[in-house]
Amino acid sequence: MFSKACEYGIKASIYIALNSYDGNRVSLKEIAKEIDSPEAFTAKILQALVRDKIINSVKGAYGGFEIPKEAIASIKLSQIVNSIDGDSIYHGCGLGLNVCDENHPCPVHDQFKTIRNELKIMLESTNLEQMALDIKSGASFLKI
Amino acid sequence: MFSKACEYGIKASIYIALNSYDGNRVSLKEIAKEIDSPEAFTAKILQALVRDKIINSVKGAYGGFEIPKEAIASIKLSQIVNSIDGDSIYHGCGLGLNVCDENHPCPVHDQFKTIRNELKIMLESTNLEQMALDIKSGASFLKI
DNA sequence: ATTATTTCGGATAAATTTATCCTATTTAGA
DNA sequence: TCTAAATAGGATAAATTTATCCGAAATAAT
Ligand code: FES
Ligand code: FES
Repeated sequence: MFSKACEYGIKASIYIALNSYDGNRVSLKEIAKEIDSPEAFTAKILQALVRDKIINSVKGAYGGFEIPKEAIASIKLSQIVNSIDGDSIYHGCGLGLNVCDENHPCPVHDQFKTIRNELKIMLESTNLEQMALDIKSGASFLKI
Repeated sequence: MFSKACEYGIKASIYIALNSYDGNRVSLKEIAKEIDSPEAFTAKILQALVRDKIINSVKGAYGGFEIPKEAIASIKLSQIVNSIDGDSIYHGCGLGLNVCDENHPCPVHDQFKTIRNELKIMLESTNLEQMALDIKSGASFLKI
């Protein structure tokens, strides 16, 4: 469904949000450990998210990653997925036709469109705050 | 969503079904042309589907691929997807945790489970006959 | 029998995704 | 100012997926 990069990106963002909530900046090392991801690869993904202004980074000693408290609730899962995997998940044809076109549908178009749209709604209606709070309360987990 | 191999496999199966419906066996060459897929790669995928007994093959001159008429309506999209991409699409965690476990859910588990289940239902309730007839009637297309 | 056609299957190559390594740059604090 | 800690970014490697090539085996028709 999502690429590995996207999975790591989502989990990392949640972990950063969780800590930014408490005013703590977190390092790449800590993130990779807590979401159980390869450090250097995670670094690349975070770099991209920083470029896309989804998270902030601070270089140097005592640096790390953070998300402005007031932004946490406004960052949707869809933004992270879009940033990393692009938007083919919303518009692409399920059978790989060049374009998904209502007037030239593939054999699974009607059924697929429904699922794809629900996925879109799901990604657009889930934000970092909700997910971070679930981790905090122990209702959900980032690894194992 | 699906791998390229799976996309080709689905389209090829539909094209074979469509022709088997009319009593025509089709060659790899014809299939690859009609679904716009790389021939040798498609051959590998069809070989696998034959091994899984989803389609039949006949070697030699005038050989090709076919599906017994009476089987067409009973072959579900889910069988093809399972054969090629496995079943992680039904059971795997959306964020890549080792297992998707109700008692140890990832941050998107609740939302993801719903989508995943709808996808499963969709794949299980769509069969080759329906899709082949849509192609035949011009209601859907296999390429471009 | 011979030939042409076609799938099968192994080896290999190309492309993409995932992952690692190393150096440069930035920054806080001693 | 120097040092340690941290991200940035380029180069490279490993793994996986996608794709190609070629010879073997099977089969129908001549
Ligand atoms: S054309 Fe294939 S999903 Fe719309
Ligand atoms: S645990 Fe992640 S989808 Fe169920």
